[in-house]
Amino acid sequence: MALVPIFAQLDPDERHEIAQRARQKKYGRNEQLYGAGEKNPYLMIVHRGWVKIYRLAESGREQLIRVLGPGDFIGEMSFISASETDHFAVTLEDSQICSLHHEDIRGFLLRYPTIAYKMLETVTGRLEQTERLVSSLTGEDAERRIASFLLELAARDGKDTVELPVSKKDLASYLGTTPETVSRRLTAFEGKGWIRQGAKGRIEILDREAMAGM
Amino acid sequence: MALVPIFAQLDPDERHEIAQRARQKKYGRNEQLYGAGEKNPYLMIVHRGWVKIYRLAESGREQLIRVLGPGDFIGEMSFISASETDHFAVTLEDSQICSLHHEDIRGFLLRYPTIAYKMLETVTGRLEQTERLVSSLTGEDAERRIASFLLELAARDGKDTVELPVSKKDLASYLGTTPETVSRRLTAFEGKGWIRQGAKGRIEILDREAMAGM
DNA sequence: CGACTCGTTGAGCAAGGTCAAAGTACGTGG
DNA sequence: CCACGTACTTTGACCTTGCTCAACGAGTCG
Repeated sequence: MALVPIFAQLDPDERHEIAQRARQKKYGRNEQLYGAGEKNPYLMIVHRGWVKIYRLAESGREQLIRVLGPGDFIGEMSFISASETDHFAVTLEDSQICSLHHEDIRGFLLRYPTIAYKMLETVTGRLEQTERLVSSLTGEDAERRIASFLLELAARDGKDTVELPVSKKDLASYLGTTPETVSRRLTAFEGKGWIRQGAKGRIEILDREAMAGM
Repeated sequence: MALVPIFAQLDPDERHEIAQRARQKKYGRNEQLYGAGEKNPYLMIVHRGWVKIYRLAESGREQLIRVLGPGDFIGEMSFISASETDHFAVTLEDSQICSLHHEDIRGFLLRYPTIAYKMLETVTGRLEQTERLVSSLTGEDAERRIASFLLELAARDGKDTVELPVSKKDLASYLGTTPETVSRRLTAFEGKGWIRQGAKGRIEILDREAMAGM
């Protein structure tokens, strides 16, 4: 509980109060938390595991929106608009999720401003990231988007070997392209000696400079 | 002041306190509020007029991010990250802008939870809209994006004649396409009898059904 | 062990980006 | 108030990116 960023600055008593209204639940791999068309009147916080959020286009195409890790939350949309969601939340691994009903959260937000402040920080950061994605979708070609994604992932983890958080199929949808193109570009990068592909979505970046400056 | 949504629920005394720390300024048309590389430690609220927010790609391409009208605000990014902005804010018309320094805003946010709550609502809504834009950029072709944009604009204003808030050049960058394509598609729509184009970016929608169902 | 999903590679094609040029609206300064 | 210059818009022609369809191989779950 103390590890959840939005509650980090509360004192133990206050955290206890919130914990009492929270509902913990364990999920298996590939289990759906909620789907489009349902109402999800809960703020859901990931304690353990990974959850992917995606939308389904009419064409049936899966559009990956975001991947949640420990400490991340989802469901802040609906306690604003209170309408049905238009996306899906599915676990990627065995996960543990903590849910708070909107009624409760609203009260906590008004009572403990640090929570609202932290949530505002998080949502703002998410907005910034999404706006950067928009920029790259409109301004860069597929090759550069893929390269940028790898570099960003490597920079965030501070490592040269990155592990794709999702399948290449999902990654392709996130980057606004197709699995075929992702596969082709990565093979091309490998041919130029920029990266080396391992098993299980593991990619070692050999030449940052070249990739960044292409 | 009472018209600014994020301060709407405060009582007059509280609003007065905030107004005392605010700085009003008038801007002419096409005047820059701030640019990329600068720090903008202010929450800027539009009182009157219109402001466009855009990013400049290395190619020199202008990427329109958002248009602010009365009651909208910008600058919530930097009081989180406190780093330099990577975008530009320029007035489209004569405008009146109210600025609050981040130091002050932070205090107000923690003191008056309704402000934080309202801002969270706004930013969440903005995030939702941006995520929908991402979906349309990755899932729909240029023609449908343009049609959807017109329909959405018409739906929001509840009118059949919409007025483009920005130039077609800027609109093209927002929709992830080029001015040429926007021009061509609109001409095609006109040819099919779906719309009629007037002067000054005025467009009359003649056949919603056909456009929505294409 | 079999069925299914995911990943890779190939070939063809179309959407739309690019370049070019002409026309139009608009703001500015004389 | 008019004339000029600048930026935006439109139209045309061409060409590239990357999407689509298809087939095959590989890994994975039940």
